[in-house]
Amino acid sequence: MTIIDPGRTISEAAEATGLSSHTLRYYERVGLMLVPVDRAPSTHRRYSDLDVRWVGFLTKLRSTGMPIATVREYVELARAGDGTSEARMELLLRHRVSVLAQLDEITQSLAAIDTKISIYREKVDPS
Amino acid sequence: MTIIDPGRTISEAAEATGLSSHTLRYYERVGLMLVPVDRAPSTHRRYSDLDVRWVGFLTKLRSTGMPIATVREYVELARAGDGTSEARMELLLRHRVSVLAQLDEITQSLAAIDTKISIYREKVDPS
DNA sequence: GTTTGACTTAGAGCGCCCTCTAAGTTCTAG
DNA sequence: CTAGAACTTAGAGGGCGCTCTAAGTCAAAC
Repeated sequence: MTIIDPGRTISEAAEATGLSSHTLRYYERVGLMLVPVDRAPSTHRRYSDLDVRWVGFLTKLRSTGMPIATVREYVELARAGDGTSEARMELLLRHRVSVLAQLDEITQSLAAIDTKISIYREKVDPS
Repeated sequence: MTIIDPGRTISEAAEATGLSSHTLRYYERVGLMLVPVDRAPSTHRRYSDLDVRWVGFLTKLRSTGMPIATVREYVELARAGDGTSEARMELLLRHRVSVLAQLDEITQSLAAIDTKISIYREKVDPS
């Protein structure tokens, strides 16, 4: 016996992912979904748990500054099957380097901001 | 005796700050400089060390995601004089919170990416 | 003095990533 | 059965932050 998961509506998926329905449709349109989202007989989208989890991961790629075009490259590799595992890994490794650089830059900027703040603190309350 | 610093040309300032000349003019135009940049008799801009250092700091605000409009607010407070120290400090403190949140989000995304990478590593080279 | 490249301005254009609109269909509650 | 909310599409619109263009002036090297 197979229980067919009816899936979530787009607004439930939006709720679950923190994106808007508009953005979910947009992501699908530009080829960021691994697979076209299922449809109810009414043509309304039905998001599976897998879809939602994938959107979660792609949001992590996006939030670390991966351009949509690169996410799409990654997705296309993934769709091409198991033979592309190494290429996908390398893409993520390259991205990883850029994420580390971001962390470094932000951390350095934070230090400069903190220095400024401490100067103001002196000025405002020279205890 | 006062030695008048001739200042740097815009392209020297660009070199020094890592921004383009276009961007330096743009920043000035939208009100991000503390003071209008000096001019040579020829009307060409001459950037002082202070200008360059200020651009350095504003780049740190920008690179941590502070919108130009907020940088401008900060600049306007600074131009308004010493009485605004506390307001400037508070603006930076609010920004600091958002920078910490960014660091946190990026760090979490990095962890997810690393997890994916390790899965691929298993698949590619199941030593 | 002349050439070559850097500089000036105002304003247009662009790339990215959504975000919204319009017009129509479907679902849900009462 | 009906009202109203949610969904659909294709495509337009918008915000942000640059980035470039055009037409002209100026500087530095020869």
